[in-house]
Amino acid sequence: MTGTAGQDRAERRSSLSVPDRLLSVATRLFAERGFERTSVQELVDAAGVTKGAMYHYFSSKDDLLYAIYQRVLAMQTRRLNEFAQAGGPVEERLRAAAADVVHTTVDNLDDTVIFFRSLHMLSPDRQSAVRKERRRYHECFRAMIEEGARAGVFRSDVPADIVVTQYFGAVHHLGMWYRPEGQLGGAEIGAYYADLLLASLRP
Amino acid sequence: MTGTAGQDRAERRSSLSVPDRLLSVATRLFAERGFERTSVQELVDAAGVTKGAMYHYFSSKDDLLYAIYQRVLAMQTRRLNEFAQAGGPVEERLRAAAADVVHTTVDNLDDTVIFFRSLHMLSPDRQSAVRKERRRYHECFRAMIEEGARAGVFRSDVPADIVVTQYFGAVHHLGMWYRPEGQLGGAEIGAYYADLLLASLRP
DNA sequence: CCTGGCATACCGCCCGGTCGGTTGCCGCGC
DNA sequence: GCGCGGCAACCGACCGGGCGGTATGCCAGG
Repeated sequence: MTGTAGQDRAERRSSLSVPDRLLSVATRLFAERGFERTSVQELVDAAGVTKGAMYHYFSSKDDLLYAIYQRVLAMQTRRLNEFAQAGGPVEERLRAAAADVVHTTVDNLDDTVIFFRSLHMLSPDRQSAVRKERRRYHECFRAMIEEGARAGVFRSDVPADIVVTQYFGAVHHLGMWYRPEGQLGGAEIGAYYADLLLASLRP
Repeated sequence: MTGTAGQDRAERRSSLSVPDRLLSVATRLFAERGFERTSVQELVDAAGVTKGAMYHYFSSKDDLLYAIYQRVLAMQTRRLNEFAQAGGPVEERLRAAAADVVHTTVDNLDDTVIFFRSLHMLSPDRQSAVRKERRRYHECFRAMIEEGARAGVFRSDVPADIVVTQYFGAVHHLGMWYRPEGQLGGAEIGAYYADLLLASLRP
């Protein structure tokens, strides 16, 4: 019982560890108000800790932002690999992956909003690290489209790069207009988006 | 001869008026470094004027940003109206408008980058004003798609809203990856994008 | 006793914004 | 033609605040 008073404060509103709580709160606030509009003081107040705690785990505000990017990139990469390495015809693999990326984007809207709105707030080297990882992600998608084009199930008169950037542009933009209280859920929108993608690729 | 020194300073690097120079420089800097990372002092230094001059024409930094949005919105609306009110079959009108929006986006990349990255920096009422105007823009596009669906030249099993948001998401995202020094120009990308859009709409 | 895990008090910088002053120009009475 | 008044355009020193970041202390657990 010695730590009760301390735990009342440290664990209020959540059972997560301090760094995880900071990440969680920061994700919400950065998405709501923007990175620059959220002061470190507001952040730690909302997380129920102090600046000292934050700077104990993160070396700077920028470092905290980068941690969010790392978490998002890890999740995206893991997800895509599951779908790309599955079996079945390439058009079904592409459809499943395309629908899933919409679904997970909608399920983690705050992450997506931050990802594309605050990239330029990262230090230049971290910016390029994120872009590089993101590029690998696109390559995986492009490979599926080119595989389908060689197999003759997709058209080949449009560069696969164009198709990929167009599709992911649409996906990233979900954070600008999608609201959970709307009529369509993530699964429905994912199905529509994937269907439009496959339709545009018909030979 | 009394005014010579004054004009040397006032007109250096450009023949534009002071407010126009501020708008032009602000657009470039906000796109390069971001709105919050660009201080008013840097801005006026780059424009060759002083703070006093800026606050004479704009009531705040936010006001300057809003002026940029107004300029962009006016241009977009004017452009789209030209294409929507043209004659010819609906699929050709849609194709022309869809290709043009890509072309003009690429030609004004700085505007686009600011537009989707800094919306949350505007005051709430101005944010909703921009969103409202932008909504009217989307409606115009949606109307063409629904017209084509009624005429039977476009499929009707996907909501027109979904198609519009997907397409404009892709267009907005151009600012994240397009570089003028790349291989493809705005016209080529516009043609590809419009072609993919039309293909995805085939019944 | 010492180290990790915090809290607290504090710092210096620089930001957006202000305000009194100056300059140059234009209309006007004479 | 000329002095005068007035006003828009612009200057730049200055300000209060709040920002990101830090130095130090304290305390429980091993």
